[in-house]
Amino acid sequence: MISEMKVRFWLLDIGYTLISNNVPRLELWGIDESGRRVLILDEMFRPYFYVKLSEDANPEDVFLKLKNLSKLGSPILKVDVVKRKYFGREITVLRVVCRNPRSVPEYREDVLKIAGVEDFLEADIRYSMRYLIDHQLTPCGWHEVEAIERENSGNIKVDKVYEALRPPKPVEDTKIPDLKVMAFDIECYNPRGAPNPEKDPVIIISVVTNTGDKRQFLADDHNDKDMLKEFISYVQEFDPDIIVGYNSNRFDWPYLMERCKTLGIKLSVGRNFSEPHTSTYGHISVTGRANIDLLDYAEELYEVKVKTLENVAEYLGVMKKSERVIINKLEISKYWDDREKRKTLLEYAMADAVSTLGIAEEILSFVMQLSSIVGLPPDQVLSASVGFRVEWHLMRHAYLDGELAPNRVERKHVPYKGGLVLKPKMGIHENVIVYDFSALYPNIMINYNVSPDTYVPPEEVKEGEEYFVAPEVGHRFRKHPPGLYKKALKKLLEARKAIREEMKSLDPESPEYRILNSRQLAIKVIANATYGYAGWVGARWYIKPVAEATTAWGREIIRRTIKIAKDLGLEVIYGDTDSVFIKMDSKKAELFEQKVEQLFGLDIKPEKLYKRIFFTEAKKRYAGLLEDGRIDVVGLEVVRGDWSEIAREVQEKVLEIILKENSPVRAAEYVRDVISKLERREIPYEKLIIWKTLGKKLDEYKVEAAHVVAAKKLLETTGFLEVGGKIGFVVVKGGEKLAEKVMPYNMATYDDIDINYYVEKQIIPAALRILKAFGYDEKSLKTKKRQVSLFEFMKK
DNA sequence: GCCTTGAAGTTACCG
DNA sequence: ACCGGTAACTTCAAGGCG
Repeated sequence: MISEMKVRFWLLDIGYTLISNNVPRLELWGIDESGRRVLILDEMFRPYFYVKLSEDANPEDVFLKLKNLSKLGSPILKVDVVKRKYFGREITVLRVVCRNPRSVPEYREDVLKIAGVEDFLEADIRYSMRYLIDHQLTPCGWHEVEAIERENSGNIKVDKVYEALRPPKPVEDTKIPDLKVMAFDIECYNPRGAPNPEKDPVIIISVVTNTGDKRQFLADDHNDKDMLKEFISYVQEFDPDIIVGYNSNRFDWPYLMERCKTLGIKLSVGRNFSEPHTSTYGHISVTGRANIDLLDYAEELYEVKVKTLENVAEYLGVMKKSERVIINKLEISKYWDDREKRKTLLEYAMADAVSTLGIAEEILSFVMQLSSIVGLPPDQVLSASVGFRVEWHLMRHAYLDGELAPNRVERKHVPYKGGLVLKPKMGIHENVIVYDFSALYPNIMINYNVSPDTYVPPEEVKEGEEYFVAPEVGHRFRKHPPGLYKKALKKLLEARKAIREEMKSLDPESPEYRILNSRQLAIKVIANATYGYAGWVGARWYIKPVAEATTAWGREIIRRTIKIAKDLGLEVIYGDTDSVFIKMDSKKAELFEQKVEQLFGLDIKPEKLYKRIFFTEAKKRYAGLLEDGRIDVVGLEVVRGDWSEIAREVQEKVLEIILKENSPVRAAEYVRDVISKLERREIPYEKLIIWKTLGKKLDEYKVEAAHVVAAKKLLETTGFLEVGGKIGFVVVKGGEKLAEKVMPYNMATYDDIDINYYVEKQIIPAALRILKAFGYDEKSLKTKKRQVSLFEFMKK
């Protein structure tokens, strides 16, 4: 008996297949309210794109010619003349509906040859994304669909299969179903450095699940065929909703895929028993599951400088480095071949999988919220760059408005002015309050309706229309109606405000609170990135004046804010883009806040109070002591990943002594002490490593930079480069230029180290950055012993 | 030919 | 493959000097 029913489901993954006759069928993979895994099929939706006509074209003529393009097999099903908006203006376009999603790229080219056709639009939006947007479905959100149950032929790994009778509709609900998460990590035999899947077996696959399962699949010495099969069976048996790995999109999955191909094994881990495949934004897609690479998340953790799994796990409080085994990647083969050492290797491999699951448990909530706001499935949202995330978010708003998305075009990069930065008043200041505008750029875009579809170029200015006119640059924006950016941002900021309000009544330990907190953070990320998107030449909705006007208003606002403070007799010590640092004066503070808020209609908040704060003569570099005793360090070497740890540590300690004890003398003594310790080689070797990102291919560099030389040596001897493109090197004796004195850190010993370099180019500059303001110079920081020896050296 | 100087290349930070 | 503003270091080549 076939009966119609309503199914509520939470959307995890989406895909499509072509069934008979090139008809596409959407596959929505989800979880229903009872926790059943479900697949919903929808055969009703057809791909389409738009045709934009030239000014003088007759829609009917084009319409007829278009119909003639239709090819057998993958025909054009329908052409409609419809009204849409393009950059805020009404236009008439043709909507071309096809049968096969894959024929869209072909038809869009054919269409260009017709007279009267100016361009195609929205012809590069993937079919499944089109479906989500048009029906307002959100990944990681709940929906309801009227459907009939279909028989599961057994080759699909779900509890129920349904066929949709009508498109699903979104349902408001914030809860997250219980998801099965599997973390995995592979180790490969690598006797020659980088392993090669055509030769080198996978020796260990470690798996940890959020249901408490922990196991390892091991090769039989160098034969991995059986263990790979066992792993595949295990995945199907455990049947995870989410698979997480670390660097798995670029290493584990591609290696497994290649390896299985070599061995003639089908890596059928999908819910339809398909194999993983490379998909958009370089992620690996596993049908019916969300495969997430946690390294993509780690890339955005700027506090973690070297993004190894161990470092990220430690930073997130998942696993301390001191409490786990760490072995050198290059020695994996040795550990494997040695019966005793193999135990250690297994422990190491398991620690990796355990940390991977731990990281996932910390961040998945955020990933799911980001996914639902942006509208990209959870397996894509992290691998998509910030620009694309913002763009997908805007696409949803545009669709609701009938606004067509412009094509992606190549443009020349033309720079424009950004935020205003004040020169700081050098030295120590007491009781400094930092005010900043919350969400300055988003609010500017809202208040002045700054948007691609409200921008009016000078030649299009009309009498009687009302405009906001940007200071300095003079760009105009229509006051009405609200533009795309304004609508999108307003919704984000209002939602965030409401969420933060709701959070106040919840227990911070509760799951509800954590979900809401992730959501408000995800909203903040997208709102803050929208200005950056507006100034990105690669953006669909790029219009330079939009970005340029936003920063111009920003500069004007901050300038006038400074003036208000000064007029009230407040001392302004520093400011950067949306902040002002003011010498505290509680009598005038309230008046200041009132005046600013009244004048601009923006919130200005006292964000921080520094008991003591130190500024160098340079912008964007300072350190301040907060009331609770913590020290904020901004921009200085302490927070830079490309200085040795010893230099950073010395500077941090110097700042602490200066800010807490107010004693430059003691700080200088401390510096001399560290220098003499280093001369006695009492500083751990690890603290001498300097890490730098390898930003491009080795042969693209125009100068022989130190880390490039180190990278070349690394490549020659080991055959691979470290995770995240970071090269760790030390400076050794011999040679004139720095580039002649570098060695990958694991290819040198303490005896090779050029102590002098670390004293003069690392420790002293870092310390002097602070101590110079107190009258110290290079000589006064060196140990007595060194001054003499250096003097004698000069005499020779 | 040697030394000084400044431009260019490079990275990583701030908001 | 989000923006501009900024600091700081190293390399490299031009320019000055003799």
